[in-house]
Amino acid sequence: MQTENTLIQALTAAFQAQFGVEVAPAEITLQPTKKEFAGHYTLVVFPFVKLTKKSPEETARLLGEYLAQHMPEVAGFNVVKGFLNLELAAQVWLGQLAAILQNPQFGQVTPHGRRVMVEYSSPNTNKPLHLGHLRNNFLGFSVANLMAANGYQVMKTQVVNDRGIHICKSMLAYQRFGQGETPEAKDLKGDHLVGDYYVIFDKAYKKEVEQLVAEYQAADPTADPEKLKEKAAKNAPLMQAAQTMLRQWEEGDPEVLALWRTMNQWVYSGFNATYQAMGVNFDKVYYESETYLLGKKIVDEGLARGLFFRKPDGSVWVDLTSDGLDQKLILRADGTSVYITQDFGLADEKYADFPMEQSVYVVGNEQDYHFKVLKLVVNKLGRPYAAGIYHLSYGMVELPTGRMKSREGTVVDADDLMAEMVEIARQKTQELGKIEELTPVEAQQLYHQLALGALKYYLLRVDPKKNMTFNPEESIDFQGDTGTYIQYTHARTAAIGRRAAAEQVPTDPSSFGAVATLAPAESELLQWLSQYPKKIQQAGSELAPSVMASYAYEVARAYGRFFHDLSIFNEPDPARRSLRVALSAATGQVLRQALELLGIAAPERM
RNA sequence: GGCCCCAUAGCUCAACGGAUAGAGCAACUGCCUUCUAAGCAGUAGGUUACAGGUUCGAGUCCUGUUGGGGUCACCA
Repeated sequence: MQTENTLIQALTAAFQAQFGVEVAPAEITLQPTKKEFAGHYTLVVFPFVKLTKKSPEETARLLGEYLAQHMPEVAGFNVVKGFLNLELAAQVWLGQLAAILQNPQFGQVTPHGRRVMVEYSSPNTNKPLHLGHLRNNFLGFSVANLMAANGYQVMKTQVVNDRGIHICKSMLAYQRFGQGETPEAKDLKGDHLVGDYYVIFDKAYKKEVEQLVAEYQAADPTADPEKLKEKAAKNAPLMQAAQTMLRQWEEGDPEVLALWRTMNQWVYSGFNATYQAMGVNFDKVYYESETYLLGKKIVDEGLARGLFFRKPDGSVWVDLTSDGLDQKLILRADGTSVYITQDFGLADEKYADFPMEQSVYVVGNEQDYHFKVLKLVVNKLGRPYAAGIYHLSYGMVELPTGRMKSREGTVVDADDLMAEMVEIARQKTQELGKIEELTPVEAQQLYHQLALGALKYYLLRVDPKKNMTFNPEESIDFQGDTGTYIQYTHARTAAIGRRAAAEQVPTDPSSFGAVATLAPAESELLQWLSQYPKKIQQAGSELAPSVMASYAYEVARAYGRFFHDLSIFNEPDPARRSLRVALSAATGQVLRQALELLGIAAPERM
């Protein structure tokens, strides 16, 4: 990137010298030259021909000539139509290589103290995590890493949705049918146990509703079936009982609270195991049971300031029609707060805990509207954090048959999926038989790293905005454009490093400084490596792990060609041998860090 | 119905407004007595949903149409 800036500076001088025109550095962007053309960096001159008053070819030629004459870094240039392709001297690339190796933090932005909070995961405590949560967690964790690499002080949080009618449903089913079961006794993860009772509730409840509908229908055969169903859904004894339980919970009924604590504890220990397997973590956890009342103060504030209004039934609303949205309920007629009200309160709470410039919410795109409202309202309330709110909205993970539905049992469970992937990684690794020297514990760790690497990359390489399809029939690949491939490439660089250390090949810059020309595979690899700082910045500003994923893949490909085309230890020239070992080391360094930003482990051998 | 998102090779996905739209998978073909073949190289596969427009230049921006998804709950 340093080189790029130097070139841009030189280009402004070239515009001045050749055409007498001022062009600001910000207006000049260089792009890597496409493979099919000679050169390393390309300037598109079309935007400047109005200023230079020459043809695109002439403009490019004059700029190229100036650079070639005045810049020792520029070894040559060629012009194709309006494209000026610049070729850099070998010394520039060798300098880049030295810079990478001498700086273990290469590419990272020095800390500047600005703060960002990243909220992700945010599960309900009534069922285990599924594939959608995996996408969420991997995204959130990676975004947090990317922000840290961009110099931010990062606070990772999750908001646990631990109260509400859904929890009461599980509790009720357990109370009725549980017979004192525990996760330990049943040898089942707590979150799965509680989830099972949620399903049991749902089944029993459905049966009740059907029965009621039949009764209603018998009593009044002419009634609208839809209306009857609605009525039955409300009146079913199980639903009534769940509502009652929710009220008891809010009133602090000791028995209900005790059951609630016990079952939530089961869920948390289950979640913790899942988070550990996923390799994600949090700096602070917010529990909705502790924050859900906070929003009420804000309701009062909004009413006092005339931003909200009260309807005759006592409910409180905010009118957003002038912003192109609807009227939105803020407080129920019975005085209880709704989802968004809790989020107002929580937003204040978060800012009080950690005054941040940016606040990223990693939440599915079905809540786009919710976050639009949230941001709008806190902005109207004049909150300092309002402008920094960013909803990182991601699409659903769908099955070939459509959306996952817990009611239909088509949910892909996170624990199951990870376990399956580990098993496939184990089989595959043992078939290849390259890791005999690993202990059983190390081998098991490797299978896990490979499984999670494949899974994470699979979910992160896609643009978050888009819905994606997951086909359980076809297992996630370990070949081609995959996390495995990048891990494999890293392991290869590590193997080179081990042998180089054994043979005591020097790799300090002076050992390869005498190399005068670079092979294409060498300079192409170096060019990719030198892009790393720019990619970190891009991925950070776009909050896009996919940028880092495809970058890592490109580096791995460039190394694959390099590794295949050129021999390292059979190279007779010691300087060139050192260069290639150094290139391997630099590649390993960049890949390891890029993978780390994605939350993917980089094994030393596989 | 209003609003939001999406549509690119058989499949899964890429492509700061820039050159002949790229990868992987699947199919076919080569390459392991030499550093990790989970690799490398090649063949084949495209009217970028459709119609207009803006621009020196459009998969990308604008308008419309079609198709898919989401959302518009006193659920969270």
